[in-house]
Amino acid sequence: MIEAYLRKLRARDSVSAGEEEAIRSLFSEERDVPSDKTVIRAGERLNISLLLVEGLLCRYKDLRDGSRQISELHVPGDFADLHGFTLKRLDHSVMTLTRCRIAVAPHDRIQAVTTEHPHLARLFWLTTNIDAAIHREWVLSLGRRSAISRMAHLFCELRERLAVVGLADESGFALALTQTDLAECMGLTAVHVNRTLRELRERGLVEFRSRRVTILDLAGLRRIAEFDPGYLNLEPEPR
Amino acid sequence: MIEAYLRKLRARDSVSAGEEEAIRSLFSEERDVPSDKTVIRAGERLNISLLLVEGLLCRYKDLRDGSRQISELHVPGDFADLHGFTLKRLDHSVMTLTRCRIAVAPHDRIQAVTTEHPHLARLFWLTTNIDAAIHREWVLSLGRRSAISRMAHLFCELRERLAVVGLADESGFALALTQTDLAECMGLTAVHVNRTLRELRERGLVEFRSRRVTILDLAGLRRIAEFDPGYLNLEPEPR
DNA sequence: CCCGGAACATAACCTAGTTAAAAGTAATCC
DNA sequence: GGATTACTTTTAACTAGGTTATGTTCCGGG
Repeated sequence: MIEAYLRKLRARDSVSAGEEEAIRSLFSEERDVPSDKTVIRAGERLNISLLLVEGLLCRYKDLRDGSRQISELHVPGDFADLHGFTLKRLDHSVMTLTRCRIAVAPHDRIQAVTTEHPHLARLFWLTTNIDAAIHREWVLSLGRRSAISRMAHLFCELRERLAVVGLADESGFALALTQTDLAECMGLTAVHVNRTLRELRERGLVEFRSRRVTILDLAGLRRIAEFDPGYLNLEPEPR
Repeated sequence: MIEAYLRKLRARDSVSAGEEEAIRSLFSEERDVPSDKTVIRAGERLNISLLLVEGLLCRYKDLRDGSRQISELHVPGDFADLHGFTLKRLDHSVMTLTRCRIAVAPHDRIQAVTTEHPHLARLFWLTTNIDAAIHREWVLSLGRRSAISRMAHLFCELRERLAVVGLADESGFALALTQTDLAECMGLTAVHVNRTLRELRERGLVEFRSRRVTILDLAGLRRIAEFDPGYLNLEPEPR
């Protein structure tokens, strides 16, 4: 069930039938993983990469004092660590935030597919570059946006990325995160996340309750977030 | 003069004589650019990528209120926008922070070289993945580190990256940045950068004066930064 | 040698977000 | 159906870093 991944790739560039076949051949197995399990530990040597099929994953780093920063959230159809194919050791860990279904791509298969299909190699490269663009947007959020604008921006980003794989629409999306998880994404405390969510609700922009984000005013939300979806690269370019 | 770039690549993986020749053939010209000029504007269509030969460049984004966030600093030997080869439009701008010498690599040449040398293609991919790792470290800094630890971490990172190309040693390095530039890197105000620099100086860790970073206590600096150079991928891995 | 402009420095005050503690809600399990 | 556990909400005191303002130092140009 890697349909979400194909959908995501095709939102960026065309994928031929032969290439689709090659992509399907990347995966050796699928695994189910319970919530809150670290599936990749920073620094360990890798010979596989993981595609998220169902659930939510995150990349994170911890500091000595126990505080944690999430650097990216992954939605179905995302490769959580395709960059591990070239890096071989990650600078961050990857954990499940919900129960997850994960497809495993051994590096030797990625090696074979990218050698035989240079166009796919470029497309894979592109997707890791989009991850970097997401990181840059988070750098901007953490460095310069206020808590409310930061939170609004995250909801806009997730809505857009989930919509590509059919998991969100104008009205909202399911999001099985705790307020603590959100705090670890946004460089805030859970307490302040709670206050910020209240303010977003009271301003009639968005509601986050019982694992669902309900968008009340998408235009208003984008306005206070200064959200420009360009960085997600969702309009295919001639390449 | 792309020797710095070759040095940087060879710090990560071996580069054959033929590959070196191919890399040299990437560049069509060199340009001198004065300080404080935006050389690439977010959103414009690209058909070249820029390698920094001399000087300092940064990637940045602005918000409507005029505040600016730098997402990465570039030192000699860095490609400022190799990711533009796959993205074709950048989500950020790139500007000079000092007078710079820049080498121009047209995308059609990158296309030709990566097609003929799949190993170089993987190496280029790797370098953009290291940029992403640097972004993640900044996300951690901005989200969770205190101002002093954040600043210490930046100095550690720059020292390491400049050392690879022979521009820094244990004792320090030249850094022609203003305190305002530093503030735009660190998500702080220039005033607080000034306070933080004073504290680093008073604690006997680093001194930043007249465009030079003098390291007084590297071990102490790394300690308060919780600096682990692993993310810069400076120990070649079998690939 | 003085002027103008940029960068650096420092002080006084302000605020967004933190910390800590306690209580409320809601699923889940035996 | 009551206990357990996880998550959310609220409050109040506190602090890191922001804001504003004023001075100083440095440097190149006329």
